[in-house]
Amino acid sequence: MTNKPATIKDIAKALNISVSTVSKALHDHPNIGAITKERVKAVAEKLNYSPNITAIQFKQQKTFTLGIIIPTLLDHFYTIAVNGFEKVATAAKYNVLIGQNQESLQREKELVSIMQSNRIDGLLIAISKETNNMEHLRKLEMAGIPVVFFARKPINETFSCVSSDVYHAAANAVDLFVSRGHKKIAFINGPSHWATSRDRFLGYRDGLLKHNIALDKQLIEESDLDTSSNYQVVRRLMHLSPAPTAMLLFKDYLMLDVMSCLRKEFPTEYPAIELIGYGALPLFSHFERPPLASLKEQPYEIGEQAGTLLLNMIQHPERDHKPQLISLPCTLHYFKEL
Amino acid sequence: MTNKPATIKDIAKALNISVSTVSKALHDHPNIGAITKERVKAVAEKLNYSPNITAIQFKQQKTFTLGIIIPTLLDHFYTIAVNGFEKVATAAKYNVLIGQNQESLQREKELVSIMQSNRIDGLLIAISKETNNMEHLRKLEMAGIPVVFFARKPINETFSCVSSDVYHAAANAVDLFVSRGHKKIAFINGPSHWATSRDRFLGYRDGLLKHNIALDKQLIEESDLDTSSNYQVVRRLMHLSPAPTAMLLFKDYLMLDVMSCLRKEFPTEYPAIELIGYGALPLFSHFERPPLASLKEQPYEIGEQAGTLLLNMIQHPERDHKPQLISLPCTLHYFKEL
DNA sequence: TTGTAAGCGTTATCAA
DNA sequence: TTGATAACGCTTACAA
Repeated sequence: MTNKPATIKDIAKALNISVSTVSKALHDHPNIGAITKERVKAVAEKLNYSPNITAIQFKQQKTFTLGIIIPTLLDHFYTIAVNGFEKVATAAKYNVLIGQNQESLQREKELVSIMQSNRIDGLLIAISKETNNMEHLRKLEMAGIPVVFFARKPINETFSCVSSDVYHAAANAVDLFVSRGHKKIAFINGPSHWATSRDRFLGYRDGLLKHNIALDKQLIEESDLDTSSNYQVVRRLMHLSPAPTAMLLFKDYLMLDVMSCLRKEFPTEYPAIELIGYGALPLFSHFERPPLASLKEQPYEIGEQAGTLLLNMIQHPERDHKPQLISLPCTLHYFKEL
Repeated sequence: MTNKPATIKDIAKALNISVSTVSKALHDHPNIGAITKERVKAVAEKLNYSPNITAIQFKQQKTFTLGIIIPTLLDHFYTIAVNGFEKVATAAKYNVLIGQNQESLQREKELVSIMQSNRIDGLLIAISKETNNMEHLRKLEMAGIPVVFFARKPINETFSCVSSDVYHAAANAVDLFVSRGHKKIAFINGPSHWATSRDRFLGYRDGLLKHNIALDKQLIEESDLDTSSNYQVVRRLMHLSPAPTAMLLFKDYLMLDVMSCLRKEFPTEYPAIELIGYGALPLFSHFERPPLASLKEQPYEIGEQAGTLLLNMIQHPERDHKPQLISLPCTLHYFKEL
C-alpha cells in the first residue's frame, strides 16, 4: 500500500481545526483545551501519525544529531566509548552518527565535511594518526559546532579533551615492575605528538626516577601502532644487551603484537619477560599465558563525560566554554595472580 | 564569529539573479548559460556556500541515509559487515546510521522507530536474539522503506537475507574431523529459530551421514550464546561417556568460552579435543594454543551485497522485489599446521 | 536562457 | 482558547 505518512494537516482536516492548534495540542501547549488535546491525540494515534523529523530539523535549524569520529570500529576501546557517548546522547534525545577515519587524515576531513553538511550539532573525535593539522575542526568550531576530543589530542592544541590519566597509570606500572625486581624496563610509546603519549612518558620517567633508576634512551621506543612497526621495535629492544626484562606498552593491541613477536622470535627470553599495557582487554582472559597486567581504562565513562561536555556546550552556547582537560583514573588490572 | 551559512538566496542577491537560476547553475542544469554557471559557482565558493541538507531532505522526502542495526559493536563479525555496508552506501552517496539492539527486542523496536522518524531510506538488520515477531519490520516495509536481513533470519519469514553458506561449511568441518579420526563429534548450535542455525545443523547432519556416523542427539546442544549458557553446554557434553573428542561450534565467540571452560574445568581432556568454529577471528593468531580451525565467513562481502540489494530496492521501487536469499561461501581456515 | 512562484511539514507570531 | 499566516532553504513546473 505504501501510504504517505500522515501529517498534522491530515489531523487538522479530520477534526476541522487548524494546523497550529494541532501542533500545539501535540506539544501539550498550555493554552489548548484539554478536550481538544484529547481529540487531537486520539486522531493522531488513529492515523498512525509520526512527526516528520526532516521538516522539524529544517525548521528548527537543528538536527539533534551528534557526530563521533573514531579510528576504527575494530578497536574495542573506541566502540565502548561510542556506547558511553550514545547513552548520554540518547538520554538527551540526540542521535549519533558514527564515522571511522581509518587513521587517514583525508578520510577524516571527508567525514567532518559530510557531518557538517548533515548539520550535526556537535562532534566528538579521536583524531587519526595522521592528523597534524586541526583546520577542519577549527572550521567546525567557527561554524558554531562544538568539538570535543577524546583519547588523542596533539600537545599544544586548545580543544577540550577527555582521556585517561595515563601519567599516574604509567608510574604505577613502573612501581609494580620494580617491586618484582625489574631494572631494565623498556617503554614502547605511541605517536609522540599526542598528549597521551607525552603523559605516558612522563609517568614512566617519574616512576623510574622515584626508584632511582636512570632513564635509558635505548629502552624507549616509539611505534606507529601497526603490526610491522610493532615487531620492529620489539626486535630492536630485544637485541640490546642486556635486553629489557619488562616492557610498558602504549596499549593492549600493541601488546598482542609484542607477545606474538616475542613468542615467535624470542622464545627462550619470552617466559622471563613481563608486560604491562593499557586497556585491559577482556580477551586476555581467554589466554593461557596472559601478560602480567594492564592499566584498565574507562572508555565507557570517557564517552559519557565527553558527551556530557559536548551537550553542555550545545545547550548553553552563550556561556564561554574554556577548553577543559578531563582525565579519568586507570586501575592496575592483574591478569595473573601474583 | 559564528556566521549563518550562506544560502542560494545570498548567492542570488549577490549576482542580482533569481534563486532558481542559482539552483540550476549549481546543479549544472543544461539550460543555464556557461557564463552564468561560472559566476554562480565563483560566488558560491567565495561565500563558502554549502547546501543545507536538512532543506534538501525535507524537500525531496528523501534523506539519503540508510540504517543498519546489529546486535553489538563488540562483535567483529558485525563491525566488519558494517564496513562493507558503508562502502557501498558511501559510493552511492548515502550516509549510514548504526544502531545496536544489544540483543533486546525492545531496544530494537525503539531503534526502528527512531530510524523511521529520521526517515531512513532503507534498513539492514541482524535481529536480536529475542526477536520472534517481525511486526516492527513489516511496518517499515508497509511505509515503503525496504528492509534487508543479514546473518540472522527466522525460518519461514519472507524477507531478503544475505548470510554465509553455513551448510556446506558445516559439512566440510565434519569431513575434516572425520579425516582426523573423530567419531564423537559434538555440535553446539545457536538459537534454533534462525535459518542459520538450522542450516548449520543440516550440514552437520549430512556431513555425518556421508561418513555413516549416526546422529547422536546427546551430542547436539543449543546455547544462548552468553557465557554462562556456553559453559553449561560444554559441561553437559563433557560429562557424557564417552565424551566427544571434537566440537563444531556456532561461532568463534562461543569458541572462546568453550576453550576457557575446557582449559579450566577439563584440563586433562582438553589437549585431545579439537574445535572448529565459525568466523576465523584474527585474534586467534595471537593464541599459543589456537583451536584446530574455523569456518571463515565473509562479513565484509555480506555487508556489501546486502547494501547493494538494499540500494537496488530503494532505487527501483517500481520493480517488484521478491525476497532473495543470498549465501556466501565459507572457507575452512586452519589455525594450526596439520 | 532566465525568472516566478508553489510547495514540502512544522513552528511561532500575532490576531481574533 | 483557537486560527491564519509567514518563515525555514531548496527544487521544479511553468511562464516569460
